[in-house]
Amino acid sequence: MRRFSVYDTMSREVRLFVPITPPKVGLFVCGLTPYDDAHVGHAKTAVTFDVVARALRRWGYRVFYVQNVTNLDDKVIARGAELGVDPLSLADRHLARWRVAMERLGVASVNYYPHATDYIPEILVQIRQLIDQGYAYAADGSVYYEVAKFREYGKLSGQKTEALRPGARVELDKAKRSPEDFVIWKAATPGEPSWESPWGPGRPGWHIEDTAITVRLLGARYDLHGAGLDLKFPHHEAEIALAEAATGESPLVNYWMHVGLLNFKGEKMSKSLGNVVSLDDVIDEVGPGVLRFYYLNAHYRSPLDFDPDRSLSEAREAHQRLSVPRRRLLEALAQRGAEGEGVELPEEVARESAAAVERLDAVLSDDFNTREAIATLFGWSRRAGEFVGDRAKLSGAALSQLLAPYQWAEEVLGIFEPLTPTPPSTGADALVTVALEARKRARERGDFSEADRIREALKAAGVLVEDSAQGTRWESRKPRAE
RNA sequence: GCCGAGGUGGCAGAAUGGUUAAUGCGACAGACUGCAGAUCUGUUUCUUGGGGGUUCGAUUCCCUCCCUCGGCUCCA
Repeated sequence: MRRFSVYDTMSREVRLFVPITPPKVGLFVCGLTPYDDAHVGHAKTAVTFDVVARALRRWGYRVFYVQNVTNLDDKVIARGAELGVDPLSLADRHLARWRVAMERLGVASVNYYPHATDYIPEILVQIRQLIDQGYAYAADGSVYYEVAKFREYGKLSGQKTEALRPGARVELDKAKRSPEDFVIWKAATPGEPSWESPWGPGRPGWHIEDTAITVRLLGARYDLHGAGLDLKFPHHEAEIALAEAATGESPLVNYWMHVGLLNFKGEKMSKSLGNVVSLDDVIDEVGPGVLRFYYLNAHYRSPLDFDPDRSLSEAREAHQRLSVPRRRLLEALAQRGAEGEGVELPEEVARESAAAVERLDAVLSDDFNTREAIATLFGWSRRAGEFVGDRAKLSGAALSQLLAPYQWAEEVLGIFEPLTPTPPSTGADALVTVALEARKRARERGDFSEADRIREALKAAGVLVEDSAQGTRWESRKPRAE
């Protein structure tokens, strides 16, 4: 197991990570409330923790990664009512889309996506414990958590409940003993989904599903909890208050990771401002690799500003610097075979390849500095680039050495799309071949205007032609980059 | 008002108590090419928001002021 450090929000410092039961690591990330389509901000968090999980697994940890789904809450119900559909099936539908987007983005690291409504028994048990231990009270068919009873409330965020300004967004609810109390069991409203309980029919409040789920799946104490920065207060504060009061164990979580939010031109991305950028649209436009690159090109804790006119095109250009040499080398390796004979790399370069991979692991193990990893990859690309031109002469072993840092990036960062195996030849391919043969003859007889005309015509048809010392290659290029 | 994050070159965005403050984008020039593309090489710009302090030395630590963003019970 490689040692690594993480910035822990609770202690406000970068700390060496020590699992409770090595090599196991329990990782919980606050997931989606699927009442609407996902936007690029949601995926930033998902990709961040995907990289965390990938890295830990590479380093020998056995990660159990749980991401919950709040498939029933006020927003889901409100949206369902608006559209005249059952809230739970509305949530299912959006969740299915999210899962597809995650698959496209290469986020396969999550072991389990528990749904809030599948943990009603656990939630009721926890509510019972809280009432028995004097942390919660029932009133008017609902149950509330009494924040004042939990002395350490605020220890994560530094917020003090006395500072809560009355009237801001505090729920006005007469049944509450104090404005900062929050509902953990909400009395049923006719027409809305509800479950029986000792306090009458109702449904879970927001925060308690997470603690019911994590206590059940990860235990009363677990290693790592992640989420977007916006959930730090009050949600995570509430999680701590609920779980630590219910189980009597502390701390609930050893390391808290919070991801900087994605802004839109300096402002928060939100429905009400009308500046949300659809995740699916962006994946369609630039492809998953470029989007992941864009996220990972900054430190996960920094806020990242999304500018529709610049961010993605810049990321695409920069991404090419890595993906193009990688693809060339992979193609050469496929032709030559891993055992193929040929020119070997100078010993110094072979050593540099291994050193680059080691450096990649090293920078990532310092609070997941993906930006530094990408800088390292650029450095390697420049070095490897010296040999890319001669790739046809290199041995399989040499090509593999040149590829090693890129493979690391594929494994841990996931910023490359898999190299599509040569697709079966189609009629269109045959036509391109014919056109290129004509172009080749034109070039041979020095008729460059004809050659350029063919190249332009192909380009207009979405076929990109490039000449090189190794001959002419082409690829079909839709608006999306690779 | 309270809590938190941050202010680094034309832009994006790292890092460090101490040689020339990464990397990428952009721009310019060169190599290669019939041209283009891709690739390589070189050049280009910041003394790190203002002020004060600690130190032999700070962009990095401390204080203060200004500004931006987020949170303050919807939010990844």
